Amino acid sequence: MQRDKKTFYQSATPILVAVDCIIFGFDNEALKLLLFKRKVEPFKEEWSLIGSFVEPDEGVKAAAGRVLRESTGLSDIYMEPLGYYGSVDRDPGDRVISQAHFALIRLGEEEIRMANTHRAHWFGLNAVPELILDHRQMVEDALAQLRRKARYQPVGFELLPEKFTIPQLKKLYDAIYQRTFDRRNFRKKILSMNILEKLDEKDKTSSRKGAYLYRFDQARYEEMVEKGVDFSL
Amino acid sequence: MQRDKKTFYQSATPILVAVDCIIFGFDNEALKLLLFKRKVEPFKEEWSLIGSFVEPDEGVKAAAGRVLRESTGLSDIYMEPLGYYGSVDRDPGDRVISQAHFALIRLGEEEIRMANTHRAHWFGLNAVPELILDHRQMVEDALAQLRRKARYQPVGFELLPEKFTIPQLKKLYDAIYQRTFDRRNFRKKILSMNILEKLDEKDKTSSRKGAYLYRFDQARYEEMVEKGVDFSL
DNA sequence: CCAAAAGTGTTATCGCTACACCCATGA
DNA sequence: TCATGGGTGTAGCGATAACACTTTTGG
Repeated sequence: MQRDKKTFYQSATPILVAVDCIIFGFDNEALKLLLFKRKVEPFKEEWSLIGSFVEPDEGVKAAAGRVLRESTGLSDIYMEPLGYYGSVDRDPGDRVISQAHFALIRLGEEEIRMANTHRAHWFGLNAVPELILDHRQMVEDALAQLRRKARYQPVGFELLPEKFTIPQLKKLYDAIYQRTFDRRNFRKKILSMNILEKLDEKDKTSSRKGAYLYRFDQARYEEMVEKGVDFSL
Repeated sequence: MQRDKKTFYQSATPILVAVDCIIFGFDNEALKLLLFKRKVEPFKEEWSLIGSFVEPDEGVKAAAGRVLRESTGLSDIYMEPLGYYGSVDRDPGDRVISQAHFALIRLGEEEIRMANTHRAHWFGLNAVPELILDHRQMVEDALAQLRRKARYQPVGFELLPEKFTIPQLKKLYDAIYQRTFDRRNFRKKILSMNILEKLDEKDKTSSRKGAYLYRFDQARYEEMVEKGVDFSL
């Protein structure tokens, strides 16, 4: 499919391009990072982010989507590009330019069990093992971006199930920013944004009284963005 | 140099990788964008961002630096990665993944004249001509990033000469955000950040009274970042 | 002496922070 | 009935926004 295009750019040299995914999850307590035992040399059997080379007839974004699908079994995961890692010597296996992406996953019991079967494991952020190449750097950059991003966009919701409680959401933000927000102020701020829809159900798994479940209101959020919202906590 | 590494990743297919630069400048009135008449087919002679292929023994960032140097003659330009543009069919000349970067330049008379000689031209943001490929999209994304970034980092200073006045700085922010900030509040906010060093000189080019010149205090800014600053206007 | 831009101060309002009490419920 | 987490209200403070007057100086 590419062949008939090769009339231009003859003098340029192609380079291997990979996508790597920093996959975060939240288990109601802490942020987790999904890592894999690498299957190929060099660094076979060491802990690594999941990645793949970009195919010639595949968009970069599509490649990242494919990697996520293949590694988690899930197909509509929130994902966004993080940046390139492009030094000449970053991979001793060859000159490879990596496009890092970060992804956010709603963690249920199944996801955790599933992952732990195939050479994959969810690590708490304070227990991340040594990683190959510049993957440690990628993880740090992804975390920084998640924090930055969560300030002005409701990305956090991607880490929660469809229905969630305010205390649950607060715990997530506590985990992301490694601090403890004030219950009352957090609630006030979040509700004042008008992007949550209160449901009639309660979740009683974590208290006798039960907490109301909410749903993220995508439509209302888009409206807000139009008008220019400030989303900082 | 690469040959002896090629023991791994045999099955992967290399792809052409380019860097493209969105170069902004400020002429004390409006934000300008530097564009070039393309020298190669396809789309020869059409307006385009400046770019180049990444060489096999060259880091991606280095490639962007080289492009900036070659196209402007300047070597320490502020530049940061914007993102990749990686769809399969974005360039009819071949499958090319582009790494977009945006750069900020201090515009003096010379820069403007210089540019206008070699097939290059500074365009006002409202007068940008039709661009090849997805370059229009890149420009829009870069502008969005500039606005986002200028909120929490003093990136605007890169667009001004070393010594500048507060009214000048305000004009720049007016241009970036396409609105008119209040003179007094702007001054108060900027000065309260403590990142400007007041000089004894005045600039009299734009008023009889003259405005004090200031210098950006990099060191003090770094301190602020440590403590976690809010930089929003 | 006047036009034109630079510089300064005050007030009202809004949003954030800190903080204490009541509520619902299962054991 | 009590322990536990969920839900609500308020007062103080700091930051922002709106706004008007004085200063300087070349012509």
